Amino acid sequence: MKIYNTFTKTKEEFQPLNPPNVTMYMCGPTVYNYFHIGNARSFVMADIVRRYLEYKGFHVKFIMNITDVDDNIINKAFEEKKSTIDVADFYAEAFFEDVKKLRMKEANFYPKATLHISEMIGVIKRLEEKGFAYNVNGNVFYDVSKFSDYGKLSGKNTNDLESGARVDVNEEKKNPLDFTLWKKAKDGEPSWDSPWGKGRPGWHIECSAMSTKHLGKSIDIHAGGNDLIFPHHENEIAQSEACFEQKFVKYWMHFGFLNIQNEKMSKSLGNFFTAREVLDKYPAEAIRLFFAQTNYGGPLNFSDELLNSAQKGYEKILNLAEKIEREIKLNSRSAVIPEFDVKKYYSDFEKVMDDDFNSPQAVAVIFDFIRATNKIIAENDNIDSNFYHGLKQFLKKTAENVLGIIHLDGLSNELNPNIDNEQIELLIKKRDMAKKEKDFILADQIRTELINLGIILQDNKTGTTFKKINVK
RNA sequence: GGCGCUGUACCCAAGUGGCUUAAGGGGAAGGUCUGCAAAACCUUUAUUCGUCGGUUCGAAUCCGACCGGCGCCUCCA
Repeated sequence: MKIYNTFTKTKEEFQPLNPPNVTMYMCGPTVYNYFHIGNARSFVMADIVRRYLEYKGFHVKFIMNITDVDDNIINKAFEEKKSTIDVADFYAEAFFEDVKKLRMKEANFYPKATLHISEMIGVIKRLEEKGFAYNVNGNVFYDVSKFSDYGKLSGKNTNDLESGARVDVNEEKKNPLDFTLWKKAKDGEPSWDSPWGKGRPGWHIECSAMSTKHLGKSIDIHAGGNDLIFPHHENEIAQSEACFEQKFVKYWMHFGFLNIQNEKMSKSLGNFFTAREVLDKYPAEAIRLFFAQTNYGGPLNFSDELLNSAQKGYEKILNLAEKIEREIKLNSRSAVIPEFDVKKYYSDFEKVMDDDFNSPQAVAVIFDFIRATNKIIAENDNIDSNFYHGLKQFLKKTAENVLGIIHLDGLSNELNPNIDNEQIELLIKKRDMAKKEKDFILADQIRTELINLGIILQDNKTGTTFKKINVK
């Protein structure tokens, strides 16, 4: 399988360092706010990458860090007159909730920066000993001029950077590109003891320290949004490779932005929707389908119109899944087992996903599968249940376990608690009677009544079925 | 200024030299089924891939120029 590596700007054959193990690090949130739907795009796409690697049989160790100390958190705590710990805990909790709602598979571990201070100090100390860091009055900086490969990930050279450098006049830095490893504490800020006095870690150092501690000095995949390429990931390379003298990351993966009207969604621009607001309006599966329908690397616009269109697509998958579920419950034995080559769909799915996780084409395979199976179902009466088991397996393994665009468990959902299934069945019986007596006015009344409760009736050859729609 | 991404139907979007005289989703139009619906299925909806040149037996795909849109270089997925 192939994977696009930002470092080489080419698709490369994926060969993990220690197969079948794969180590994967994803830059997680800074917990000073709810994360927005643009962040969610990166998280979900990383989730799909991870799940596909697992589908392929790799043993993936997936880690996502939580930045729980930084300027934004301190500012937020000040604004809300809370402690930084309370702010960080609150939003970390919210992060876990939202990520779960997005149906992301849980990471193997979510390391927190504040629980790895000593590891970070260790890395900084070593950098200082090796001459890559310098201390000015308790602020420790990384000396970019000492790392000759600086800029190799982002394709920047230090001369260009300096000439185009925007502000950040810091008298203490030798060079404007130097970045903070350890930040001297100001009054009232959270701080830890260190060889350079009380202070707190810079942002970049946490990923170097935590990635190394939990995944090793060299890892297979390090992922994050495009905006992290420079300076964040560039700085991580500078730190880790100067410190440990070995290649930090084999494959760098970066995700495109979610835009609003062609502009990057970002917290600083204020043009964002939080993931939880969007999750209140649309099912996670529809959101994931929306993301999966575009290649992960490019930009993607966000709008209600686009989300609605994805939701329609999701309902198409859902309709088939529900049909399958009903048929499996009926457990009918018959001689009718239609010819159908499920294997072809598995191999198509793998073929496109093997090509740098081409999820849009994977989604297309799923929809091809849906059309083909719907056709068979429409053209055959009384199909043996075993046929449906095969279909379910396919959806389970691909659409659910890898893409997460359907959730097969508990499909006869409980979205609307205002009415229970027995009441619905009773009304359906009443309507059937009315239909038999050609009292279509009453029959339609019942149907309308149910629609208002979020219940859609469908008259099929075998009888009337219903489904509950999400009345969000 | 440097580095990078991007321009494909009404909308979203895949495809990066012949398998594609261009996937898939949404929308629209017509049809089948149905008491009517819903769901589902069938048909139609780009001889064309920002523009202009070039390379090639052959290009949306390679090269050049030009015109748009976006991002990073400052915290940001």
